[in-house]
Amino acid sequence: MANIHDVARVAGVSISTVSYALSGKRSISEKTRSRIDSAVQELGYLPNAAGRMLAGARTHILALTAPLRADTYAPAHMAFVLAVATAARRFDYDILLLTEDEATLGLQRVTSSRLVDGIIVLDVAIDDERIDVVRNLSTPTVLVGIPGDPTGLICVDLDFEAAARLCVDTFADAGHRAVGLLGHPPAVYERGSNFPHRFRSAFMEHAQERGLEATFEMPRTGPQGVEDAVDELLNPAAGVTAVAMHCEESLQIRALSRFAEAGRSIPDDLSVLSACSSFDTSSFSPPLDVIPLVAADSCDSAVALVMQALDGPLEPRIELVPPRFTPRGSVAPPRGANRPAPAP
Amino acid sequence: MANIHDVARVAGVSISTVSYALSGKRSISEKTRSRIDSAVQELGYLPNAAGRMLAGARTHILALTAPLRADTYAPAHMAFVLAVATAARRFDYDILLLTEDEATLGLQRVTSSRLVDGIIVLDVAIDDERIDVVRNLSTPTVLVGIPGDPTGLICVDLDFEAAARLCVDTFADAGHRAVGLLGHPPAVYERGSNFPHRFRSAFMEHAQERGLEATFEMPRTGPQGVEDAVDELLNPAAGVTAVAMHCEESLQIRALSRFAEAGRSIPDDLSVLSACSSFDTSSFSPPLDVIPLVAADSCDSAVALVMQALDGPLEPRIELVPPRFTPRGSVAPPRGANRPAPAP
DNA sequence: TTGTATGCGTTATCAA
DNA sequence: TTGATAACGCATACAA
Repeated sequence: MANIHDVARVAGVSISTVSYALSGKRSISEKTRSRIDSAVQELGYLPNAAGRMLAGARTHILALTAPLRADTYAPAHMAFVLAVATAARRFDYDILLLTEDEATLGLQRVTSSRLVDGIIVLDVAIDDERIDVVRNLSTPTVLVGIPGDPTGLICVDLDFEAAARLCVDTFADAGHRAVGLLGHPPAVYERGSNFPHRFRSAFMEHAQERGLEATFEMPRTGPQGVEDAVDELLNPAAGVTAVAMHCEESLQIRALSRFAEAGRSIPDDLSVLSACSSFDTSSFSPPLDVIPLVAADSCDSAVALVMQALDGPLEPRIELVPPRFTPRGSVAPPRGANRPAPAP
Repeated sequence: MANIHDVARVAGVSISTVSYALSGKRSISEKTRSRIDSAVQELGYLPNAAGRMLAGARTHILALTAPLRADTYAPAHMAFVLAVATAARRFDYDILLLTEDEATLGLQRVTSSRLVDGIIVLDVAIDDERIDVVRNLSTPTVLVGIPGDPTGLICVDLDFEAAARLCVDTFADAGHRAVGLLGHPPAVYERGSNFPHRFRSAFMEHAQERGLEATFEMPRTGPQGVEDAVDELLNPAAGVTAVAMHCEESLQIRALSRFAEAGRSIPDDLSVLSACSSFDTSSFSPPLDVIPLVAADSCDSAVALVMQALDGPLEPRIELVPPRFTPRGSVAPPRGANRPAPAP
């Protein structure tokens, strides 16, 4: 494996010239640069990682702590891990994976051994054991998700409140007067992340602000959980004509089946919106309007913030990623509505 | 951050003594060792990763290339990633994650920059672009999964053939004469890994060896795919009394519903076995007998093999992990059978 | 049993 | 614009 001395020899220059030519940190004559470039090509030279780490201030490695909890939805989780890795590569950074059982110890280990330059914390729980650790670390850290107490931390997350309001507004603007929210199973609200709460509260509050009747149901775990929850939502007494689903893929699919069984065709008898979904709702039947949870949006920001923090101290902050909206025709005015309700 | 000089100074010894005391590569007097230990404690010393990489022959990092393809089942994928990371930590190794778009270039990059000591290749496809790369690499590599041409490679995988035979034997020994296999969707057999083929072939062949009628069905993708496949399997003409399911979780769950809808209670009217499943079938209704796909089994072996390969050249080989079996009462003799059929 | 000295490959400082 | 050289922190061959 060629090293910088080999390149210098072949190019007929000194190693420092090679180093500077490659880093671009000082100007090099065109002639010298091209000689170095050909030598690099010829030898297939890549800087030795250890040497670079030791001499430079950077390891070019980011730690990614991504615990896989029992109630973690694996596909979404994977999407975030991948999005972080992809974003990091754009800055010439690699990702070192820390697992659940290494959550706190692993963070201390890779930081005090100076293995990593920064940390991305995924799947942040309300009361997360990793929070106290990273708060006391001098290593730049960005959380994807918001803990119960974000004091002193840099956090990035989808703006779930805005997403919820967007749901409500979409329904209200289409003329619906009574809307439903199919949420996650109860266990998800009892522990873990706080985004389910943020979404639900904002949904209910904004529904009130828009003068809508709103019903919230959680699917129980088990065979009939979703079906029962859907039946409650569709209870004729409530008169719900639009439902937002903020739960994982398999539950949304089951809910769609139940809507069909209940004789509600979409969007004529029922408007349906898939909220903060990390999966593809275009292949559902029918394809659903969706406010997608785009992993890349949050992760790009998170990595960019870590990179900023590497260059100098960064103020604690919470960066909320604005929601997007992809219409696919699963939301329509309710039956009998002549026109959309005016915005307030 | 304390370095080895600090520890040496506090302990009143030379840095080489500290280094040897920590690595255990030469004997140290009890007195000196304890002085060093307290100094390490007091200073919270951890060896600088870059220094260790540069001076030693080892980086203590393994590359993990784990592409997430469209037809990848994310939960299983995650389980393998985690299992590799956990196994690596036992050898004081960390995992560097290489993503799909970095598949080949990333491998070249991390090896020629000497960032990693070895490579674990996950989710190996029959015709995998990474194969040619790792074959030409001097970096120790172990594949989890078996490519079309495993020449010159070190591979680890569950013994899917043995698992299939175990299914057949379980059914045959219980007295069943006609058995079914619910496989993956067609797309899975058309591209990607070869384990679905290995399982199916062995299942069909061994059924013949045991004198059983065997029916194979693939669920089409789409709303009624699984249901149709199940209906085919349960076609009265075939007289199938036992079904093995070798497909992902959601499909197995839907199949269970369909069995119920068809009026087949488990195990009285139908014996069911979940084969090579990476998920928990104990919470299914009913809980299913399972031949689990234990990620840790394969990944522990894979990591151990890489570690061996680090110490010296290792012969190419295919290491097959024997299947396990967890009975839960979902397999029983067929209705009307007086006793299990004798083994041949 | 312990200490000294060298080298690992790079970056960065200083000098030219 | 370029070159010589001193760190960086550790492991290890060699000396004692």
